[in-house]
Amino acid sequence: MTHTLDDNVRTLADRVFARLQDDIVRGVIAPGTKVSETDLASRYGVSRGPLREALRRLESRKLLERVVHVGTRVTSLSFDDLIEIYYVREALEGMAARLAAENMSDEEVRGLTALLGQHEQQQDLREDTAYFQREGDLDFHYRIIQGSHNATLIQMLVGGLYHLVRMYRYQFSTVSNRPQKALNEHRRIVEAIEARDADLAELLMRRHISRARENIEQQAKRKEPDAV
Amino acid sequence: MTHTLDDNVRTLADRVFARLQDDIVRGVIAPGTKVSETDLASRYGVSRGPLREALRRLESRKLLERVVHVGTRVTSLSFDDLIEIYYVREALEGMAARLAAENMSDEEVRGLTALLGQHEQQQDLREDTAYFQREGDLDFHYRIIQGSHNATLIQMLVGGLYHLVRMYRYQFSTVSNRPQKALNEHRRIVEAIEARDADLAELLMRRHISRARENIEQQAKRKEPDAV
DNA sequence: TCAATGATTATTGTCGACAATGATGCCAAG
DNA sequence: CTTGGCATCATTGTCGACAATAATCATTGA
Repeated sequence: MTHTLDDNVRTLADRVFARLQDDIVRGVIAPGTKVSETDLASRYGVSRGPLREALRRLESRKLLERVVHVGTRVTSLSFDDLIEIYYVREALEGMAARLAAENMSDEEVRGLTALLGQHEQQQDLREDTAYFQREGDLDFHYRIIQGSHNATLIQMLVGGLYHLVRMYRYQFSTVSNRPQKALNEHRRIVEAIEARDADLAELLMRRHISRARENIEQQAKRKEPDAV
Repeated sequence: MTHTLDDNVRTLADRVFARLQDDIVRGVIAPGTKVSETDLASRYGVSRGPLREALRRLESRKLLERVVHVGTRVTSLSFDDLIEIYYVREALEGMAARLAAENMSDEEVRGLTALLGQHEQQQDLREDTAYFQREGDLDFHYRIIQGSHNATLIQMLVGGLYHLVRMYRYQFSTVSNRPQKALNEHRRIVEAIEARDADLAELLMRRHISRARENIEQQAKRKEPDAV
């Protein structure tokens, strides 16, 4: 799976945008780091002009925070931020599952079923494949989001929120501690989509994401039992 | 109600961004128009540098479309685009209503009730107050979105989608042809929020927006009865 | 007359330099 | 020793000029 930071992006600003986004999401540049324009410019071998345009685009994606005349720093997601994102994911991906059940082609449904089969097999082989499971989970969700055939929805999730989710996962090396349960939920979602049951697909997807959120909240409580 | 394109925004790029956004949303620059960087720069009395940054920000808000080395043009929303947006609104504002029912302060709820009262009075006085009704409807939805207390959700709706919705309304001088029904639906939503009934608030808001979408679809069919 | 090809031109992409602003550290006064 | 003000400095904001790309138009050949 090659990353999409190749040359299909034509302009310098586009390239440095893609590279910077990747470096931020993967944690190469740590969250909270204050980034200097001149430093980044020389680092990526580009002038400050294109670099600033890349910074603005990353800023509107909430990967960077800027204060005028002071500087730009990499976003550091708090737990509250992540919880907020999961509420939005619940709403948007619930709708995505509904639309996927209605709009996915039979071909796409077959592909989704096949992907799930792969995951279940992988799951049998190795119970704790952290990396695969992490990306595999995202693959599953990506597939359904694409299946909604709603470009606005796809843009908001894939182009917007998911970068933040991935950044958070890299930041804390987070991996689901309920892999088998999640996989079962995936299967039921796929079954609902196969049956073209839009209501059920949405319900199950919302429950799936809602449980993931509750799981995060639980972990947070466990780690900081007597926080204010 | 003074518009927020004043000097609380410090930098030139911010100012030209605000002014340009307003001009695009209000239709001062017609949708589909190809905009030249040099023209805009001289028009707003600014160099191309800050202007380009403003363009990039508007591009990521889907108000402009850019093709490298060719140019930038104002987004022209199709019916399909608008329908897509309404599905997303249904998901997000449904969640907003749910969270508002849970998180709004009593003070905020009172404010919402008062706003609804104003609208109903206005409605009694003049049945066809197009302008007020248009903005009044947005005020109502803004209030609930804010009441969710979810910054990510607020950003996506107010900072993102709503500009497109407003642009579309200006473009086609669209006004609801079911004002009384919409107002009744508003009242029921408020009642659900007052009762802190999150499930019902979400259900009613989704139904409200879903009906608005169906209304648009009906109008589209009526206008183009034998379109492909 | 039409089409293809080449030069022209307008527009966007990129760069380096200058201006403005906020932060840092020093010095002096209490 | 502490604190307030001032000067210096680094960083961001802005600008004008140059390079690169693609659309346009004219010219030439069939």
